[in-house]
Amino acid sequence: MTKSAKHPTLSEVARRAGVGTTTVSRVINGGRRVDPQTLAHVRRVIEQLGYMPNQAARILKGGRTRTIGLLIPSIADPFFSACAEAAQAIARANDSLVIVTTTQNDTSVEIANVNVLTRHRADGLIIAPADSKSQALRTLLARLSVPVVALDRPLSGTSIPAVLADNFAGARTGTNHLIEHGYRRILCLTGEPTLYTIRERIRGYREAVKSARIEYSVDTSVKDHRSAEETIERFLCGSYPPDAIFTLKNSTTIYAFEALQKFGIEVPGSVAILGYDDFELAATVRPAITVIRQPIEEMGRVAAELLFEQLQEPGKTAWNSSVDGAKKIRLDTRLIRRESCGCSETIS
Amino acid sequence: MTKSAKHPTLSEVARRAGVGTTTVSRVINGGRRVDPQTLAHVRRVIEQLGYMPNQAARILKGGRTRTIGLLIPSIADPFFSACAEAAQAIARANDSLVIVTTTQNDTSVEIANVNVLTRHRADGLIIAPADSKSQALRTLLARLSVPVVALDRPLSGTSIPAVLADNFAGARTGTNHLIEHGYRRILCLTGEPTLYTIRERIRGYREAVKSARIEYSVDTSVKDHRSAEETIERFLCGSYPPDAIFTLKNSTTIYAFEALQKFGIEVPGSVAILGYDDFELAATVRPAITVIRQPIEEMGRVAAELLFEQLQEPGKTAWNSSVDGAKKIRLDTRLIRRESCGCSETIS
DNA sequence: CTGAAAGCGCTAACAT
DNA sequence: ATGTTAGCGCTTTCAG
Repeated sequence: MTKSAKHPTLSEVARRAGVGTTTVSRVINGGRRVDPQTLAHVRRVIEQLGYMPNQAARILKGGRTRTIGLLIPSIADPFFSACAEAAQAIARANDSLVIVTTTQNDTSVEIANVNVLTRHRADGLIIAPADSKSQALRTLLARLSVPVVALDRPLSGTSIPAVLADNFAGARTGTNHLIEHGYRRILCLTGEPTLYTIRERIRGYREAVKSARIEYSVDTSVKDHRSAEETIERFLCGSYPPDAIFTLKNSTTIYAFEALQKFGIEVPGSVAILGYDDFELAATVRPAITVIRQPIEEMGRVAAELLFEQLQEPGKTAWNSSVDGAKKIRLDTRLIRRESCGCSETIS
Repeated sequence: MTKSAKHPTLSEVARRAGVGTTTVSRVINGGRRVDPQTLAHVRRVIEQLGYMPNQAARILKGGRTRTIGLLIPSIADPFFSACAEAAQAIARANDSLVIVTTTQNDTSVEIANVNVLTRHRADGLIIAPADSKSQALRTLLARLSVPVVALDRPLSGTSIPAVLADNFAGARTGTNHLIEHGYRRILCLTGEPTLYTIRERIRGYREAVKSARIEYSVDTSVKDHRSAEETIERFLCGSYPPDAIFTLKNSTTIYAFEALQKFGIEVPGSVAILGYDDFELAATVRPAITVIRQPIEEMGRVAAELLFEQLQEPGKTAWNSSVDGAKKIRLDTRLIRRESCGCSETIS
């Protein structure tokens, strides 16, 4: 095993092959304008040496790095990992590598990651910002010389295009569905109320409830099983117990569902439940949970497409200097009727 | 907005600051051996110019790239995304970036990805090989000059260390649990029988069943809901219907559970079910599903730790030239008793 | 069709 | 404490 030395270089290949470096360079870049004889010979030497061009040296020459950065809260979150997978597929089609970094929804980690990716000279960035309004992040991004696309959450007050789900309309649709079923005391449950998406969903819920002129309450303190149980118990024992629960995010839906199950409350008989965001086993639990489904893969795909589009036509950075004049692509959500809202029994 | 030009370089900073390049280099590398005055000044210029060192140039100088590559089948698979998250945490602690690439369990994609990562001069690789025996992959990896760690699946016949779950013991434990409950006709269901992990689990199941001197059958054709339904129906209508089902992977567990639910078969009354690999809602569905849980995060963490260990002490590549003499870390699985095997009713 | 040579941005001797 | 300088491995004019 003599192979474990360092990496062979292009000039080593050239020397061994008895040709100039230019020729080798041409060979590894497609082999055009090279005599078939030489081509074959050089290729053989490359193979034999196990030569791999050093990406760093190429990058240094100033070209594209064929690398894009993806900044998401967590890679273990099904929503974002699905987005990431979709974005990766587009990147691969564009012959690019994706570097995924996770931010834990922490703006300072986010900024650190943007810096790392900038040092690596990523050609562009796709980011799901923890805080749509972070001044630090916005100014950092503004100074960047590469295109950026916001995913799932916009970057307000910037010219950065965003690919979003229509959280407002989705939540309104969900709430209205519950209202159409006849529920009048719809409790809205969630956690992480600082996130853009959650705020939009709350807005949608409020709008629907207001239009129907019914009472409402929102509780944004659900973080885990315990807080879900406590909150639900409190409301259920209150003077105006809910007849339905609208949960604004995946984990909350699950916590609430389990709490209801634990308390032995009939769903949807005593209390109905409808969740924002679909998840794998929503159709498998009993009762199956009705949800608002987001076009997750499409979001990742569209964001990546948008980025590569900008990479293609440089300078065409749609510069609407007006605040929030940036392009916003809002994708539609869909109501998936299952059993937890009463559909299989009443409406069908 | 004059900022959107190219990236400012170190020598530009030096010129603007009226100092030499060495000084700037020292500043961006910690600022030791630099006069506090100059330090502050240079820092100001850097800030003002929005200067970011070009990683490529540093790499070119030959040092570590502080980048490791992770090759997994899919980023959307909860098992691997959890591993990835854990590995990332370790990488961050070692001040390194992780580049995650997905292989779709396709050896040729895998090889392409190894090449990409080699061109990027990743300091090391963590790989969950699609095929533990792929000759092409093994020779490619053998020529590499960087440390490699196998994750979840070993690379047989190499000196590459592997971090695995004890699939054999886990499956045996699961099967034995079913046997202890009194089940005697335990059907083993799975898909992807070519994977190392699945083969090991089948081995574990066979061993348990053989020791108990009972009949058994394994069906490895479950790919989706439909095939699960067909297979289960076929066995159920057969002359020797199973009284329990042991599923060897997550998706199979879910497909089988849903099929049973759809057919209206009482679980565990008529047929018990036990799954290999835990999943988020296994405790939420009714009945809650008993599973063999793998130490997922630990696997990702240990694999990354092992890699950085090798990175620390170069050359110490535990070179047991004997075939399969490589270090193998086998982590224990755990039986999580829930209801689908009859535990809450019989054993508790 | 092929080669020589000039950098790309940075680091690390070696001076001063 | 700080500047000068020589490459790192590659691409790319510009000449043969």
